[in-house]
Amino acid sequence: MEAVKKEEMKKGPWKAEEDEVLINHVNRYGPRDWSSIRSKGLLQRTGKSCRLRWVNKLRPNLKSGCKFSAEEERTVIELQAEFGNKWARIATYLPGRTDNDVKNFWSSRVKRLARILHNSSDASTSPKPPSRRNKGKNVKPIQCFYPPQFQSFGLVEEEVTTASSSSSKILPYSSSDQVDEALRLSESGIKLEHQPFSFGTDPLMSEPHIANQQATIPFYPESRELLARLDNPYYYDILGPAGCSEPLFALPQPFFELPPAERRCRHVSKDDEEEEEADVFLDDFPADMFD
DNA sequence: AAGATTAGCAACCGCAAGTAC
DNA sequence: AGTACTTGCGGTTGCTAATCT
Repeated sequence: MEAVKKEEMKKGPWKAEEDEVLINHVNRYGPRDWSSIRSKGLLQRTGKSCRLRWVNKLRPNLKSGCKFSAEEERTVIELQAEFGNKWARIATYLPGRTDNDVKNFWSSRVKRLARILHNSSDASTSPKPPSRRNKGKNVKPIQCFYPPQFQSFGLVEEEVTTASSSSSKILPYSSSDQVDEALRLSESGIKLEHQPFSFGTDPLMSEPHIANQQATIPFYPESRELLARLDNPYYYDILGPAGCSEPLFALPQPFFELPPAERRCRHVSKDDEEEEEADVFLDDFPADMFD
């Protein structure tokens, strides 16, 4: 009997007809009573599945298929530092974004960082080509795509500008790139919050863990040595427990509390110097970053 | 052209809190 | 007060498209 019930329960991708049924139900009864959709025989989906589909895909005003803007990225980074992995809460600050969107965005960046750090450890012993995905790829060069706090999460491609030439080329994301990033990070005067690394002694357990985060970032001893060569006083502030500096940016308010015009990131600077830094930071975003 | 790799996304699962009875 | 059910959240998994060798 139970087995029959499970067989009847549909899983997997939603069809347009199912979406239509779900939308009709919501239009009629509102976004609630999800379980009744099945009990009425409208859909062979669980209430949870129906709710998820509505929240993540069918709800009006969703920015589906639209990449995170620079401002959205910055908001996520700032809020993650403040709230931790409270994706639903973070999503309330991002109109049109769901907790799933934010979660996916964050995890993809974490994965990228993990790969970069892993590659850097390999590169410290023997040079390794960049990821296949990016090697030789004709990627539009960008500079400081991510806010300083997030730069450790990794530009895979970076514009290389010399004094004599402004031409750019794509380089593999080498260990020296990370050193540059770490330097930029420290030069910006911004320290990462709530993301201390710790190092185990067991080689198999040598991956440190980012506090307050489920994801495990492989950070090999070689990588640490590499960065230690920076001889930079901020190095351990970047990767270790931060002194929790004042944030350069005030967080936007939850979008349901403020009209759109007021939902901008505002600089909260303790003094002119910090404000200037913040402006410089904003200038790092290329104009065409924003759709 | 085929296979391998990666990132992004959609959906599922387990758990916890809230609610109704 | 206890139980069952519903809802919401966060973590995880699996699929697909894009890209590279």
